[in-house]
Amino acid sequence: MTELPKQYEHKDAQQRWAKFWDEKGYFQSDPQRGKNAGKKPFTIVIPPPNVTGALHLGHALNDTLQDVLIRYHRMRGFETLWAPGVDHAGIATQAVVERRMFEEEGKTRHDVGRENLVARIWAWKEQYQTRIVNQLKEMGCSCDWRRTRFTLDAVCAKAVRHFFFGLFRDQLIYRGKRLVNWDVHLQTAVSDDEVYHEEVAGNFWYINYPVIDPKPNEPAFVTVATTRPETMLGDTAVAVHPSPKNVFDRFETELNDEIRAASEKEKLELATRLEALQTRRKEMLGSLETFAAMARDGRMVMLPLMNRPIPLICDVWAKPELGTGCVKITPAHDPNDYEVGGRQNLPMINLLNRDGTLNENAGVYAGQKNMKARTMIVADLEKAGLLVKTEDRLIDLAHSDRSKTPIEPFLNDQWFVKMDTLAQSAMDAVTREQIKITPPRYAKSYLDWLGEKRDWPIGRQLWWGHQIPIWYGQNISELELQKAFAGRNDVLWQWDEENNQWWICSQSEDLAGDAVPGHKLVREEDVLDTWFSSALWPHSTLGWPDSTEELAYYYPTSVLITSRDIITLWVARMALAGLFNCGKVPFPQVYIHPKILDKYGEGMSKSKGNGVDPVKVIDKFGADALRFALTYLTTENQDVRLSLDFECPYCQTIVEQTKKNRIQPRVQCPKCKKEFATQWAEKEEDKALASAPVVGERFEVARNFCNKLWNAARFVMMNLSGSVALSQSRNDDLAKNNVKLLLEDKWILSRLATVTQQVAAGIESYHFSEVARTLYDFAWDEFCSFYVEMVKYRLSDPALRPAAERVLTHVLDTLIRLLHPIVPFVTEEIWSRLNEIVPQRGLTSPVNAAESITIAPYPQADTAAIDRNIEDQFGRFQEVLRAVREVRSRQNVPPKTEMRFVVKCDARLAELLKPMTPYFRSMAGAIADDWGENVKIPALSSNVTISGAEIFVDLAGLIDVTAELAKKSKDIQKLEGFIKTKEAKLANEAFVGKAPKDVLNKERDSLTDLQKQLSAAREAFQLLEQQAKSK
RNA sequence: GGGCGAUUAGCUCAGUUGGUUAGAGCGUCUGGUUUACACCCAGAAGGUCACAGGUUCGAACCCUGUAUCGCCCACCA
Repeated sequence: MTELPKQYEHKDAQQRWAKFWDEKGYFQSDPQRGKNAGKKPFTIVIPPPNVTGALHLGHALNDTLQDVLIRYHRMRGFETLWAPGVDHAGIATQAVVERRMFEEEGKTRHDVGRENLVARIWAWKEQYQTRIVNQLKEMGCSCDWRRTRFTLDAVCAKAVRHFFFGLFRDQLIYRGKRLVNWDVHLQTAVSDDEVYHEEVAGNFWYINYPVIDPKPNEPAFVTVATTRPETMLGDTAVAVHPSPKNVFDRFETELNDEIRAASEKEKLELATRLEALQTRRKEMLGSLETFAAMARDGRMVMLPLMNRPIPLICDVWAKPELGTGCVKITPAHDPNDYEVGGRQNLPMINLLNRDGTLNENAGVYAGQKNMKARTMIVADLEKAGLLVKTEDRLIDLAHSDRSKTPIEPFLNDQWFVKMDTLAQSAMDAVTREQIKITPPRYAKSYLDWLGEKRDWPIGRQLWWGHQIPIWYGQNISELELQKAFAGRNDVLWQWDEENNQWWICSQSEDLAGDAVPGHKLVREEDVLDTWFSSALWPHSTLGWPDSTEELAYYYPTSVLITSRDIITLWVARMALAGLFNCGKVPFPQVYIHPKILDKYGEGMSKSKGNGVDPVKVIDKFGADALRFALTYLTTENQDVRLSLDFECPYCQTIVEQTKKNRIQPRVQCPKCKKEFATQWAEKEEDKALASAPVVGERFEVARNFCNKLWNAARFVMMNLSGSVALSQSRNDDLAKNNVKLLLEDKWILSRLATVTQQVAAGIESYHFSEVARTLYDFAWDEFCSFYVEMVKYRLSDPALRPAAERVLTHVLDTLIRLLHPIVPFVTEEIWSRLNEIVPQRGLTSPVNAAESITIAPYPQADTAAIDRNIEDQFGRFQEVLRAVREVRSRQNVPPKTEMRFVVKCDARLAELLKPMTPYFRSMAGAIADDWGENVKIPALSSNVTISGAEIFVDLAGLIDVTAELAKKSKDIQKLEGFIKTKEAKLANEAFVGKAPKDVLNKERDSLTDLQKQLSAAREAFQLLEQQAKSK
């Protein structure tokens, strides 16, 4: 065996084992093999990361948890498949590539054309897919890399086509109008996510719309207010609330209620608001009522400048408490007006060209840019005497994140999926518990969102994505279609009444322009929403729609692990798509994990640039440390906050990560003034600099734990090698050898069994933090701090050695298998080295160890070993040990000075502790002189009182009585406090009468015990005082 | 505006159906070259469990309200 370094060297180990695992193909799953072996499958499909950029720690958490489950189940004997892949992320990826192209070459996508742009995005995708896969591999993710899928590859494309075709066949696809966020600069629609709001200085214009043929008692004008006067050209109505009085009444009642309930401080403000409301009511209610009546009467107003009569309508969208109480309705350019238009059957007049200029519907203003038109319109209104007034006002304006230009709401033709039945099926799956969401509170957002059953707009005005498989054909008779597609069931068509054309949907192949002889078919240019293909991920990756072996064996997958922000966009869609395509839910379990936040409490994201590359952490601390830290931090309901900083690669100074420097490709160290590279380094000159690791306390702790584990193993292996006893103890049955287990052996085996149970239960219920904590505490506090320490003494005693060796090896062997799913590399490293020394393992009937821990069996708890009594007994030993150590520390006794002590206790405890005498010597440097009721108390001693025992440490000549008295009186005070509380409790009749028997008895016992401790402590105190005096 | 979550030691967080004296890591302090580990060992100090009520024999935990913070969704002529 090669020499074991004092510190675990992660870099070398990771490289070696990653290669080994890959060559052995342990992570390759085979449905045939699984079936033949009668194994159940355990399957996870990775939430495919976007190819927009590299992974950050948020992904690292997601992937770590998946790998924990995967490795756990693999060891448990499941045929395990973790299917990896990446997502094309339509809008985001195209945006990244377009932006870069513009920055570097000053070109827009219109300059290079569709084909060229798509080629550039593919190149980008290749680059980042490679990087992402490498990141996953560095983390130790045990994916079946042969099955890596991309949402835009041929396999996924086929599934997308079939899904679309199925929806089309079932009449669930339709075409409608929808307002999109239009970026007039880039001439593209952008998603809501890519829109930010910014307050800009603007105006609020009040405009009079003349009433057509007003009756004598009626006003001549309706006044509306707007921040975007140019949209008036597209107005198709003016709305007023149907019953303004009710609205005012309701507001007044509410305000009065609030005032009654409010604090004095708030009352004033609320009263002011009430007054304003009442004033407004007085001034406006009359005219609003009149307008409402006129609206019901079907009256019209004249749209200024356009001279187009438009109706006055009643609609609840008009808020009596806002503006003039009347509102102009521009359905084609305002989301709310669009809805009003829908329910009131108003025409929708689109005013915009795609480049942001006004179109022919804008009359004389056609061809003008928006802002120019605004100025002209305001001037013309003023000229016509219809502009009542202009106010200055801050306007919250939507801007495109990408071009930083204001967004225009733009009415676009759009493909939709009818959600009614689909959404219902996905809701049922959760309410009927075919899908269980953990933690359960997230089921609510899932159900709420689906419950709205809003139709799903699936088209995107992009070039990067699955092009919608629809072709338009005009002037074609149905007979011609039937003839052209005779005998084919993969082509369907539908008549588009509105535009006098056919929609032809093709499932398997792209239709040629002349597929219908004598006619020209034109393909829909838009691509599908990214989520349309992501929705199929659990079954498309398994080969659907083909009836593959994989689909039959692995579907439904076992669990989906993801973050809460895509429960609706992704999880819900997968549920309904899985049900629609396969008739089964895609997964029976969904686990929602916390989010990773940065030091400012903000979620890590690519757009913010605050995402930290896991590789930067791995370089410094190792993959195991990264994984352990993340697992340790994954609790039920708290997001994971990570405070991270750079470490200067030259002088190791910690350089604080700030919002500013964390997105820079290079940063200067404030101490040594040298510049270092960060994860954002891309240019050659930046990459040439030394790269700074990212450091953080949580990772350090985890790294230390890995090292602790390494050293525990190192100790075991150093002692086992060359041992004479080994050959006898390792291969034979423990019982046959008549090897006797001591108290500490039974204790550690009992604890090991309990921990094994807890870990399995924790993993199966997704209590990751608990699992990590349980193992951390067991390994460090129990195995290392106690068992290993105690074994040291036994290893030098040939009689005691065999059992010690046997148990030591067994616990280590079990411990690393328990830990392997979380920290795969260090455990494999230990496993392989242990294999060299102890090829056969097991406490009672040794068997050959697997060649790799990845395929070793996961430990089963030896429940027979669990013994509460033994654990309690051992606990007493620990208490006494702690007491002795405390005295040494308090009395400043040098570590090498031997101490002597006696323990005053009952015979039972004495008998229990006596055999532990050697351990007090080896672990506390103290000799136990006597145990029992009648021990001889040393003349000068330091005393510690614990439950059921008093420890007297002989300190003749050494004792610092003052310190001792101070400590003792503090103890007494504390005990008195506890006793007082407890006495009060037990004097309380209600408690005595109502509390359960066992609680009551426990309280009584505890009081008795405390009282004993107190009197012992008082006695000791007096003794000390005497000693002090006599001295 | 609607929904969800959080508030526990200087910092970051545990605390599993309500039941003795509320825990850990880091940091701080004291003492250590204990032949596995200084990425370590032994010990100590440090908390009115955000606040106010309530339920209960008993509350960090359950209920109501307040304050502060965060997230999601909707909306802002």
